[in-house]
Amino acid sequence: EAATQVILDGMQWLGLTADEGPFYQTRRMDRYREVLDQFLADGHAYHCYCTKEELAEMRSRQEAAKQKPRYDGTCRHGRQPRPGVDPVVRFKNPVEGTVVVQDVIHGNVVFENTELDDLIIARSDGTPTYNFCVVVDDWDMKITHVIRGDDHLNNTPRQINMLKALGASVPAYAHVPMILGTDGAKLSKRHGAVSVLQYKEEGYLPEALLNYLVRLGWSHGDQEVFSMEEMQRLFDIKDVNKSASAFNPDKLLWLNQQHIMRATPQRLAQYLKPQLAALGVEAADDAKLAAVAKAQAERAKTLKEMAQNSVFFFKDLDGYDEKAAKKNLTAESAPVLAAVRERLAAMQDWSAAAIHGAINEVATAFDLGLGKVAQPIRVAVSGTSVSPPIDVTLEVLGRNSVLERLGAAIEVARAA
RNA sequence: GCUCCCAUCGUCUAGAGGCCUAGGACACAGCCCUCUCAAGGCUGGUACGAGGGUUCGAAUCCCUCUGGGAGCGCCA
Repeated sequence: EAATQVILDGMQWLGLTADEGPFYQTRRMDRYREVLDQFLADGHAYHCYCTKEELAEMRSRQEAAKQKPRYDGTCRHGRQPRPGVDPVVRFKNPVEGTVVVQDVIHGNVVFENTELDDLIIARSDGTPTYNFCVVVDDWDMKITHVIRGDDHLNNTPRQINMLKALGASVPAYAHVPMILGTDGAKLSKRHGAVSVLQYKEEGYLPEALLNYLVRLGWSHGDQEVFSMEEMQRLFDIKDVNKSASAFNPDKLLWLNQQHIMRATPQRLAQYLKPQLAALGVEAADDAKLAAVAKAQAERAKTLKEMAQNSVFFFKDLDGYDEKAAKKNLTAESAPVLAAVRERLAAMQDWSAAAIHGAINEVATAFDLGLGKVAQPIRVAVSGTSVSPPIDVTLEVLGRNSVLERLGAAIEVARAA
């Protein structure tokens, strides 16, 4: 239950919505049983009484002889039921000829039927197996395109044979290349594979993840950044490459930033809010949230990072970064900060432009470069040496907080 | 082992015989811009796995090898 919910939630977050379903194979058992009986009745399948032990022995014999392990067909031509053995059901695969998988990506892939054996389609307890269930599903649901990882290419000829036995039409197949880990090795649970929801938690935008994924094995000229709309309009499964690709977290990060810069502040605010909440910061003011998001957009690779760097906008400072304070909150900067505070306190129009003007005037009055003035202010209001442009930072922070924090910083600077 | 798939910078890719002294992007380095950090701009290095063919000409077509991946379950 929990596992399926993760998949469903992940799809929803990515905006990959379905027209119908989901369908559960566990609820279609009667139908599979029906087709199984049909196969048995018309001779496309048979009961196999070979035991697991016998099969294991056969397998090790074949492996020792450097052969491909496969069922030898002992029960294929009829065998008396054996007491104490619950039979499995095997599909009677054609013994000669070839199966051609007409793949949208790989072209025609030819398999010899002699390479295929009679696969088990129902276990000894009567339950159907995966390769059989999907065939029945594809048939019943009139599937036109089967798009999946190319690790399934080898399963396809068996499925086509079953489809043909059913008299069903064969869908178009597209076997897309796999995504490998950073080191080119297969992605596995303990090696880089994570739930898509983990990217949500880490502050990625769904369109960024999708954009990254869509460019793996596919391209459109030199374009790197695609909006959701562009992806839908431009992507065509026929243009997908055949070769596997390695996952590159750096590029995903870059793309995420690109999409953050392109997103509206309102939408960023919606994602930023829970990220701040995770840091224990309550941000109730949506307008302020959007203003912060706008100011931080081009300096955050993830929403999580943005939240971390934006805490000071919403919460009182609990101290200064030591190095930053030592360098900027000094006896020399104290009068400068005081002058800035005085001017800001007297300002009518609390806007970035007006703030910028005021700071410039102070810099001129003290015959200092802008940096010598801005940096102490930055430390005073943010506690660190990094923030959005100082005028924007002060505007968003609001007059009360700014004056209060400047006051506190002046005390510290004087004492230095 | 057998069968199938794949093969251009470290990575993602462009390239469908001459436009390729191989283009773009991420990352990296340097410079510019600059109130910090970024963003942005400019510059730089690094690739057609190897060997045979075909052709006037091959990254592009063919073959072999090599390398990587997948499948070969009473798993999905």
